[in-house]
This record gives sequence, C-alpha cells and structure tokens, in this order.
Amino acid sequence: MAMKPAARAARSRYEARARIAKALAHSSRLMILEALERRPMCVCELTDLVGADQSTVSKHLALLKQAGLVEDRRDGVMVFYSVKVCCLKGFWECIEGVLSENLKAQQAVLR
Amino acid sequence: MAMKPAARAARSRYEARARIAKALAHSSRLMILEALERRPMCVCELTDLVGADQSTVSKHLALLKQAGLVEDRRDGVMVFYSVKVCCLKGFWECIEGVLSENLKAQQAVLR
DNA sequence: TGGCCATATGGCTATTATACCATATAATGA
DNA sequence: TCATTATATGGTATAATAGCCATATGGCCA
Repeated sequence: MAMKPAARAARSRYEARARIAKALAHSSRLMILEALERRPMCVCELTDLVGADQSTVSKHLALLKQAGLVEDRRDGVMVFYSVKVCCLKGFWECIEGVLSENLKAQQAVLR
Repeated sequence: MAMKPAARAARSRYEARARIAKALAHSSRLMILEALERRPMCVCELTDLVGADQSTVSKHLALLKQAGLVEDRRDGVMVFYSVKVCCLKGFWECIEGVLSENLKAQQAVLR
C-alpha cells in the first residue's frame, strides 16, 4: 500500500534531519568540527589533528560540507575549512547531557 | 607510533559522543524519539507509526535504549518506551538550524 | 613550461548498519 | 496447561561507510 501524502512528507523531513545527524555521527568529524569552531584550519592541519590519511580527512570534510556544516575557502595552495552554522552548541549540549545522564545511571547501578 | 595519552583521551571522548550521534542518525529513530516526546508508546504503536517490520522497530528501540536515550517499562504483555533524557530539544534546534541555513544557501544560489 | 606542494577523487576492501523472515521468550487468560 | 498476543533475538542478504593507496587536479614558483 502506498504511504499517505502526510506520512510521506513527515518521513522525508525525518530523512533530511537524519542526513545532518549522520554527518555528526563519526568521532573524526566531531573532532574536526570542534577544532574548526576555534578557528578555520587547512586540510593539512586537520590531517595532523585527526591522525588519519589525508584522503580520509578530505572525504570527511567533503561530507561535512555536503551536509552544510562547514564551508571551504581556497587560499593559494591550501584550502581552509570553517564552521558554517552557528547552532552546533545545542548539539554539544544535547550529547553531553546524554553522556552525563548515562554516567549517572551507571553509577546508580553500581551503588 | 603510539598516541599520546591526552590525544587518546580526547579521541575516546569523541567516540563516546559519536555513539550518541549515531543513535540519532536514522530517520525511523528520529521519528520514534519525537513521538515518544509526546507520550510513552508501546512497540506495536511505534511499529504502526514507522511502518516497518516489528522486529526492525524492536531493534531500533534496543539501539536507542543502549544509547541511553529511551527507557522501557513492561505493562502486562506490552512494553512501553519513553524518552529518558530531557536534553533533546537542543538537538532538534541544532538540526533545524542547519536545515534552514542550507535552505537559505540554496535559495541564494538560485537567485 | 616543468616540478612541487596541497587537496580531491577513484578504486578497492573490510567493517558496520539495516531490513526482513523465522522463531524464541514472556505474560495473559481460557 | 495451552493458545494467544506482544516483544525480542538469531540468521542472513544487501547496502552504506570508512579506510588506505594510487593518482588526478589546481595553484605556485623557478
């Protein structure tokens, strides 16, 4: 049976959201994002930071860019990436909130 | 070469965060979370909502529970799930913020 | 122009995620 | 106890992701 139009619209809204969440769902990308929140950095610097192959980091950056989370600006030979959105604070708070609640729950079990 | 202790600690913090983000990175799970923010629901109800196999929904719920995002309570034959953390609002705001900025950027290109 | 540096992309493999089906488990009531 | 209903789990096929290597691309300077 075909999905009703309203259900289909709701589904695609969740899919759009999930695409953003997926971009945030990798430790290297989280590391990159937090570094870029301090200041723009070139790929080489981020490659050092992450400690993976340059091509791997480049692909992570392409993915973050595709999600609209970062933007790039070429300066000579180097490409500098910077955070594009100003609303990641809520995300970090959410994540840290969950982690601290999980920790509390775990401690309650041990006690 | 071995990673320095500080770098290792930072990495594992990002991995913990990424585990939470991964749990949020699927449209069905986002749909489930938003539904559960309104009220607790049993698996059967969520199965109808999501429109996937019952076993699939059950696995999504197990994953959300494992991440510490929801909790379950058995009531007779049924199991009711509810949102455990109170900090998802920041997440939704973050996601919607990104989506609306992406939309703005897209419109600017067309103009 | 030719060589060099930084970055991006294609190709491949290994791992992980997702879905469904079949079936196990748990609780209830006849 | 047995059948029934709700949920969870194991198996398995397929798709998506992530990593590295090799190489292409783009810009700079001799």
